[in-house]
Amino acid sequence: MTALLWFRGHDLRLIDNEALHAAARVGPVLPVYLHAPEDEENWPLGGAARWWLNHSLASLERDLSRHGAQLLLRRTSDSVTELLRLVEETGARAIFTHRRSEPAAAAVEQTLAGVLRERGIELHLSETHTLIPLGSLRTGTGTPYRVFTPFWRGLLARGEPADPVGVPTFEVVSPTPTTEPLASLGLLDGPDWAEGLRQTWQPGEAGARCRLEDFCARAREYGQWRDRPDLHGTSALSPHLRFGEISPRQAWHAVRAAAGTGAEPWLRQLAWRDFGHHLLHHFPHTTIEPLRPAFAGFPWREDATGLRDWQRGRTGYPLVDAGMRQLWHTGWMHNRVRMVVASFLVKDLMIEWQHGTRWFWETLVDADLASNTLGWQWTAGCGADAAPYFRVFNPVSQGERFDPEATYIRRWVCELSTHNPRDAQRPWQVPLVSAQYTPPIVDHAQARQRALSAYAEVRAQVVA
DNA sequence: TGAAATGTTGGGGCG
DNA sequence: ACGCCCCAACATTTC
Repeated sequence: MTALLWFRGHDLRLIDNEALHAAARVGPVLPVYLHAPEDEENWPLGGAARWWLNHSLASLERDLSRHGAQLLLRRTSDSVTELLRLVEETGARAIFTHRRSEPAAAAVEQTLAGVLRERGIELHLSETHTLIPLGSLRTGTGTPYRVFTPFWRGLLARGEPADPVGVPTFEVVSPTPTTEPLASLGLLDGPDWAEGLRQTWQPGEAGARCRLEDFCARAREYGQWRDRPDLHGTSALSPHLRFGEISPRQAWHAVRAAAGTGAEPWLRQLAWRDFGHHLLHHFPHTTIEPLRPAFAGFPWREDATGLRDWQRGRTGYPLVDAGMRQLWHTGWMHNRVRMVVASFLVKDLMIEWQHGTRWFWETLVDADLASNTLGWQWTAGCGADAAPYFRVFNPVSQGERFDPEATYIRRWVCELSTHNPRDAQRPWQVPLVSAQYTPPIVDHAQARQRALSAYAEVRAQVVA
């Protein structure tokens, strides 16, 4: 009895793949990936993610072929209809996949479960994309956690996650129904802009394993170096986790084994990822709207020029521009710098956080609806466990604290590459530089005051 | 997972 | 020697 193994782009691995295990127990396995941007509603994959997905699928094809299996690829506007068609073509009696937290994807699961039930076909949803199942962790009063630390404590109280599983032996369906070549999905259509991504990343399960091993050797020092964008201190696993080339519990156990109790700071970060999915599950509207209703009336500025300067890394603040250029070039940005650039957009420029969300969605290889939503609402102060609105990052002092030699700044802002660290941190103090490097587009001290008084307005509205 | 403004303290320069 | 002032260093408060 054929078992349809439905890959959904957050589960592109063979190791620790519970859906594959469940399918293999039932019968010959038919692995399928459907490219269905219309099913994602407001959030079809951005450009960087499409690049990653294309190469991750290519890697998955290769890995499957080693097991004698072919990945069936199709472009469709409607996953449910396409899956029903496949069920009829193959006589499959069950579909195996992994649950997703995104509202549109969860809706597809609901619809699919309904139409399959009518036909007596099973839908198996495995749940290893997060450490704990969605919706399974609640406060003492039964409400969803809105603050991270209690959530983290609750997660820890459940003990270590289950051990990962290996690749099962499985039979393969033959002959394979009609498939399309990977290129026909159109993920890489348009000009090739991805040279920087190719130089930085190796999408796929093997690349994920390399990153994990590399990180395990330095996991003990993570707590010490995690905030330093000039060093190789973080794991850089985010895109691999995003596409499910490694499961969070695989990463958890590997890092725990490598660093023991020294793993705690990184595991805590891994739990932030779970927190994001948990919040998206309970508050699906937050991808668009602030979690805290009071912020609906916040006096955001319309500023197309400022937005464009920010996107292109031309704000005149070296750390902000370095981050935005690293993002554009590599599809990734160090987390500390993400906070700084986000604070700059939302507070210094007072541009609506949703514009930042959209840009990150388009440009990040690790673009994830849950983490992206959580991060931007946190920065804007309108979300869960929000940074107090008055917490405004100073891009200069952040640069001096976390990039003390201006190595990171000089690497990404070529106009400053030949300057000494002091001048690279404060280029406006060096007369010669102004011709080469843009002057600050806002005065931070003034912008900070402007943001603080806007906050006072929102608070006044809440009271009124 | 801030930073600026404000308050406090103590050492040293200086009349 | 003494008291006054300045200000760096640190702590606390405020946004």
